[in-house]
Amino acid sequence: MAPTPAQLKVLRFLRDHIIRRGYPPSVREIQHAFGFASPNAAAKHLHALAAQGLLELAGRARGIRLLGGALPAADTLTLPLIGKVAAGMPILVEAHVERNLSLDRSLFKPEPDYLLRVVGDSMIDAGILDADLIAIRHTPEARNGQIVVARVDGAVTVKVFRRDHRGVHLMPRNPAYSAIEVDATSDFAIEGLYCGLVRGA
Amino acid sequence: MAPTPAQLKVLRFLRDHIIRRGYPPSVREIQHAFGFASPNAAAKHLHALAAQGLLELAGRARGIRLLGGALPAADTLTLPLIGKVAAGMPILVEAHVERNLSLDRSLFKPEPDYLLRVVGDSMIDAGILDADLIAIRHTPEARNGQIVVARVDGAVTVKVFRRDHRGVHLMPRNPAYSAIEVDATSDFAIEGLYCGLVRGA
DNA sequence: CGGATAGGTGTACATTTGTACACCATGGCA
DNA sequence: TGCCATGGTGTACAAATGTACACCTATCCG
Repeated sequence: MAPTPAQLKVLRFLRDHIIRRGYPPSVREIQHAFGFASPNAAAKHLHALAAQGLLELAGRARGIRLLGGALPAADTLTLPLIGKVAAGMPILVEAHVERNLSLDRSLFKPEPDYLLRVVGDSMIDAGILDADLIAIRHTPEARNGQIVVARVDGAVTVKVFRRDHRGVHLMPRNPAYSAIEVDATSDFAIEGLYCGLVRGA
Repeated sequence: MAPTPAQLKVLRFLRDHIIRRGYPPSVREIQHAFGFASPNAAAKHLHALAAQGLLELAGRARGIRLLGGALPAADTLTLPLIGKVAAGMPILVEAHVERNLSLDRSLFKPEPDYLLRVVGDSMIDAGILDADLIAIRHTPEARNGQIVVARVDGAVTVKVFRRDHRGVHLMPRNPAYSAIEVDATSDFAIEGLYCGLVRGA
């Protein structure tokens, strides 16, 4: 399913606009650039291009992101490295960002949203050591056996997730530690899913 | 008139957002990323940065354009991932390259030259598991206690390097394995130095 | 002391913006 | 002939968005 000539013209306009202005055009700006009488004409072209995987639409103002045969180095992720997380605050906040690291997009699956520095050796049998950086996908859902970042009573921890009829258990992978049992009185939330790790020597 | 630390943090956030999402953030997205209670706090930072010539504001939705020392590509290495190494051949040849991966330059120290896929679990107590990718600096020198990639009689192996008055010992980090003793009759060479590892989940 | 500057709160408002819905025209194709 | 994708018109609306105004706090400095 290749882009039609009309769609290609829109794609070139997008690339041009982003290079020259620094931000994507709005739907109506595309409309006027091409002389359309309706914003819908431009919107349809955008959605057609999105359906072909040539760009992503965020649904927000100017939420256009070119992919693949497009603008910048497309195959690297830029992930924020989260440092100390203040109790009660969501993890994904600029205030926590220590630095940003570039990593190949194809490295982790699913695609992670941030990196977290591991503290402690409770996951040592999973090959996750103290001071390792783990790549985390921000999501509140997990299946049994997956490694998750969870928040229990304000503290952030990395454990194997397990849920059964008695409740949620956060299992370490180190015989020296015991499981965290989450009961109804605990403030509990899954922060994200483990996608892989990076370790500098 | 140099940007203040707070303004620098905003600038880094902008650059990062543009790289990762493909379009600039809105004023309110900046506000929420930093935990401000008012969109005005973010807007003021933007206008302060604009007054310093570090960016341009178009007055439209996400109308932020970085100037000068802003957008450029992150500092990334492109490392070849070495697949199966044929006996007798040097590691660093084109024929062995499976693919190339981009990784942040600041991640590993010293700077590695290639990636190697680990086979086996002889280094499990060092947190190096089967199928991990390890970053290797190509060098023939090593000090005691360092993790090295070595070639013994044609076979490539990852072990802890130790040299004493009796000769060279290649120590596993797994009690189930025993050390490789290198004597004068062996064909032995240090291929490189372990710099870190990457693991996809 | 007094004043300027950086950084921030709180509220309000006119535009901008993405999208939804209904409808029309053309051309390829089975 | 009927069908469907492409490309387009016209209208409407809730949400997102930049900005203006008033006011607060702390720090630095002459």
